[in-house]
Amino acid sequence: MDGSVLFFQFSGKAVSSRWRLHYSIPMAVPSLSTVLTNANFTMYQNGMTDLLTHITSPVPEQQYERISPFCWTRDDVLEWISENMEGTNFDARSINLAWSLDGPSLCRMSQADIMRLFGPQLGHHLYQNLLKHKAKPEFQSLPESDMNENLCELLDNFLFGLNSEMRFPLLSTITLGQQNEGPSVKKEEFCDNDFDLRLGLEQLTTLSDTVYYSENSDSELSSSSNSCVFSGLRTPESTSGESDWESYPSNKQIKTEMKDEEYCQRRPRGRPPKGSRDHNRSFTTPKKSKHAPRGSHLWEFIRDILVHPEKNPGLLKWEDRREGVFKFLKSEAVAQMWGQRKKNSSMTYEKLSRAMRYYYKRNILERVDGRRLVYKFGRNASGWRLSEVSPVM
DNA sequence: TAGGAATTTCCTGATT
DNA sequence: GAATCAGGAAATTCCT
Repeated sequence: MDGSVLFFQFSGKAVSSRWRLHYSIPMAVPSLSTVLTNANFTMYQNGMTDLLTHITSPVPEQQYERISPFCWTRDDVLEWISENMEGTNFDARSINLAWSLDGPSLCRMSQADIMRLFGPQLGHHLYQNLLKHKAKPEFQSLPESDMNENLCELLDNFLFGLNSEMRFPLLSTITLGQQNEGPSVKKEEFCDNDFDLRLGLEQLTTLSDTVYYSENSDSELSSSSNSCVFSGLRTPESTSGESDWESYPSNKQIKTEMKDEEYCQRRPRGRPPKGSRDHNRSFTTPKKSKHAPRGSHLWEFIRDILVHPEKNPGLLKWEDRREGVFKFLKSEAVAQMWGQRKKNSSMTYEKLSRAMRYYYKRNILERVDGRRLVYKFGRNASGWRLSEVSPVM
């Protein structure tokens, strides 16, 4: 599971939990079962849903489409960019610039910012598309009064049910936004390499310090059960018309601002980069991904880009579809995307290609001699053949 | 808890 | 000379 931050967004308020579950409560309050069903569906986005999607939906809806742009992760943003790049001459290398952009940051960007980053044509298109997403009725906020203790408690119970079978902490394990106190999170759960979680918690910390919603009409929310305390989430609407992209704390800043003991004590997977073999240093570097979730190996990542041309913005192409021969068109961009997937910003094509070469031994890939950037799926690779790929409706 | 799997990182040398 | 390829070695986390 891709642990990140859970933002249930309620009229600009957020509840956070350590695992990733982004969902906006629909406007007309909803039956809780609907909320939880959808939340559950979303939560399994990297696991069972992949499987279910393949089985039940020939044209899987993009994950980000079910989520308010304010809650998009970096993956969602990249996915959205990819979807909107079709038919444009957008240079995929720009992903290098945009890879760390998450939903809240994106939403804070002005049209000019977006056009500066993506160029006038694509930038305009993206901005317009973003407005559409933001305007979706299902992403409009609930009246605050609709979000009460009971719902919070029900959510907690729901999480408790999940927790009995899976190791997901309850909202109860995280206490955020206590007045006059910083967020209190069980350390062993907090230090779990969940960078996005830290980001979310840090945001909540900062916000609970600055925009704490305990006064006046919000008191009911913020003082509700100890299970979850709502702290304010600045929405783009609440900011000035100017983009505060610059002022928004960067990931790096957030990392730097974290206290050492709040940071993860684990090393990142893989050999530490040279110059960071000193434990103190390497341990305070908030990397990153752990073991890849099942079904998300590198070769599968590559395969999925190839078999879903609509998701392939000119990064890879088939050289010989029947033989499984393919070529990297934008090798570094693919590496960046893989790094994005693994939450490893230092991924390069050189490293990626080393991992690819390991597949030769396992017959997942075969060598294609004399051709640069060209690989071929081997007999142990599955899911790439036309006969294995379900037709897209 | 040990061992294996799957990378990740670094390195050197060869090739294009 | 830069980019890429090839593969050994070491290191790490996660899974069984």
